[in-house]
Amino acid sequence: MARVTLADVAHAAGVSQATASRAVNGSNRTVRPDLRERVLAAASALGYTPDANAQAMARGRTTSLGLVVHDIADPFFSTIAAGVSQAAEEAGLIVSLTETQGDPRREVEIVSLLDRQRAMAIVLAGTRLGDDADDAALLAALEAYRGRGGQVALVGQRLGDLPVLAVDHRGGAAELAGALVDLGYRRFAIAAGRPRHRTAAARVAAIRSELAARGLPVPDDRVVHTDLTRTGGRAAAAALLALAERPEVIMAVTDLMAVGVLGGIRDAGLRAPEDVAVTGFDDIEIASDVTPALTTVRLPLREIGQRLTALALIPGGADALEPVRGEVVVRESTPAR
Amino acid sequence: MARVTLADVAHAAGVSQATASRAVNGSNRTVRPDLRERVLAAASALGYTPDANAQAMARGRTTSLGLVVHDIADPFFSTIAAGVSQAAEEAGLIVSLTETQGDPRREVEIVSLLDRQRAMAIVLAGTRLGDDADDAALLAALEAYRGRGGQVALVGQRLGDLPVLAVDHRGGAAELAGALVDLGYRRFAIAAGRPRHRTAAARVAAIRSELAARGLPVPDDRVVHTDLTRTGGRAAAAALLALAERPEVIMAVTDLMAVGVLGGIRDAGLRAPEDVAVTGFDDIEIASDVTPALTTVRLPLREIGQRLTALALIPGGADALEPVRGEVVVRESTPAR
DNA sequence: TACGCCGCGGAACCCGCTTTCCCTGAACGC
DNA sequence: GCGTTCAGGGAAAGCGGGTTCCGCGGCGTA
Repeated sequence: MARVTLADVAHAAGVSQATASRAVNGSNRTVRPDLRERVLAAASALGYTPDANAQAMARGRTTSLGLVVHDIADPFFSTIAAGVSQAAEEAGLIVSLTETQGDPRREVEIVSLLDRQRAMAIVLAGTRLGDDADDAALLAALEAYRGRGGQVALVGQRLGDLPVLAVDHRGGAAELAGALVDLGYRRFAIAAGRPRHRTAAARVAAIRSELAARGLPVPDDRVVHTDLTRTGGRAAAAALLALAERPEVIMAVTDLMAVGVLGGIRDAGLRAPEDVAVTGFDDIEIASDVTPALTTVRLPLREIGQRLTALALIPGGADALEPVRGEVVVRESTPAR
Repeated sequence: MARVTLADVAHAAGVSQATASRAVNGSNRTVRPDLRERVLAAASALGYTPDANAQAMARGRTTSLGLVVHDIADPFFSTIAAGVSQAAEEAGLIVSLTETQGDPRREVEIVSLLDRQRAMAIVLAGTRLGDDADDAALLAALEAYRGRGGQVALVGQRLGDLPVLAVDHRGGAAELAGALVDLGYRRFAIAAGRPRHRTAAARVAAIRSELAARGLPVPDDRVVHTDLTRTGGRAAAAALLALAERPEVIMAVTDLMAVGVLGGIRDAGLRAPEDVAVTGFDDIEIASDVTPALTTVRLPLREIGQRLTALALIPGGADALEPVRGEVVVRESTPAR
């Protein structure tokens, strides 16, 4: 229980605390080798471990990075988190994991929590789904944090002029829609997320405009808004398959929803892709595990996490950052027809 | 950039710092209502946020909990992490996420890193896979941490007399094997993990002893040791399907491996479960997404995370803790034969 | 009226460490 | 041989808050 402090070490080594401090963590000042040895020996003999909090306070900066995700159990976020974790470790940072569970107010609370912790940077993975007021509150909290010297990076949509890692959802979505048209699909339906969800909305919009441009507009009754979950996908499929004219393909805005759609198709006694084709988005690992393997848009999630971390660690904040592009991956769930 | 401190607030409110401190965070001492109001008003006017590091130092305790997992991208761990995160949030703690990537030495480093941070508790999710020396080193680091007042909890196998949340891998594995026998399976093969992996080894041992007890011993050439990954499962399936006598069922020690086994079966031009049945373990979400849905042993992963956190937060460390039991879930991957 | 107690502000010290600033002694240059 | 750097040790001042302890005024009780 006896916490051994630097003063103890210094005393044991017969030097001043200043010298002990300089010996334990190399400062820009040098310490005579024999003294340094004595100090290090004393430190390890006493089992000294520096107190990171005290160091943080004395130095005026911490080594922790706050990561904010919706839900760490969601493979989409856990893969990004893996990238963040890896990059943070390489930078010698420890990451503080927090979950919003999709609650915009919680998001603001978390930011101020991390602010209190004096985290050196905050990485927001996962798009906001609040209204404008929520956005304003979040922006205010983040700006306050930045004002105190904190770094911020977020992914997807921009918020204020905060450093953002752009992801070209639109391009990927349009390309995917185009690929399906090329494969011979004509009657489309969309398992969309909640309209409030920015990312989902962007994907839906891109799909619809691409298809419209190709002369295949998707009527509103073929776009069902449900949660971005398996359950949501299942429900969406049920609704879409109950339409008078069965869609040839159901495009889900995320892979997780697509997995749900697959379930919904089975529920309806139909087969994928023979009766209905399916597509997802993100290319999380599950996408290639299910049968049929999902045609989707691959997003380099782990890399996004890494780049996000790097972005947060750039002092001034880089703006001219190349956006992340998705890559269409055609698998069994959308055979040519 | 101007950090506003408690002293600033006190000055603005025209009171002493002691009073400001007492007003901002209710101490056991009372502050006259009008003064408290003045202080709070000044605090919010100035945008004061307490410095968690300074508080931690002054109070001598932090509010952070260290979580150690192998790989946060692995759904097994990310689900446990979700449980930990939830429980930690309820306890007002923030979680520091760290990954070992399966490196026993890294594990020790992480423990001392979290020790430095003066995390109030460390939760080790995921079994060790080092040798005895590694275990000893880890134990030493954890004991040192405990000596300094830190709390520890780990899951699975015990280490020293550290508080451990026991998981009855053996019972679940044996029950699963028994269920398969009851379903009519006789020729078993096992996609085992690396022998060094304690949990995997325990499951394999339990399966083998249960089957032996039922007069169906599994010969060594029907037990293939590969990595606990999809790829490992795929490789194991390839090896097992190349045997002269094709197994009726391949039991993988984790769901992830089972998914790989499914892929391996397809690679071999066979069908599951018609040609070869498959089982997994853990019941991560993917287990019910794949086709055929996997027969497996359900482990309440999220709950494990929660209980682990609770265990770490019990001051003395509770030992008489009910072990977590798995529940056999029979799905399409193992039809009766 | 006098004494004691209680409620409550405030000065000061402490948490553990970094860092400035001062000071000493040795090496160096002319 | 003497002045001058300069390396490097040490005292002490913070970093931002918590908390002890002292002291003061108001109240209740003989």
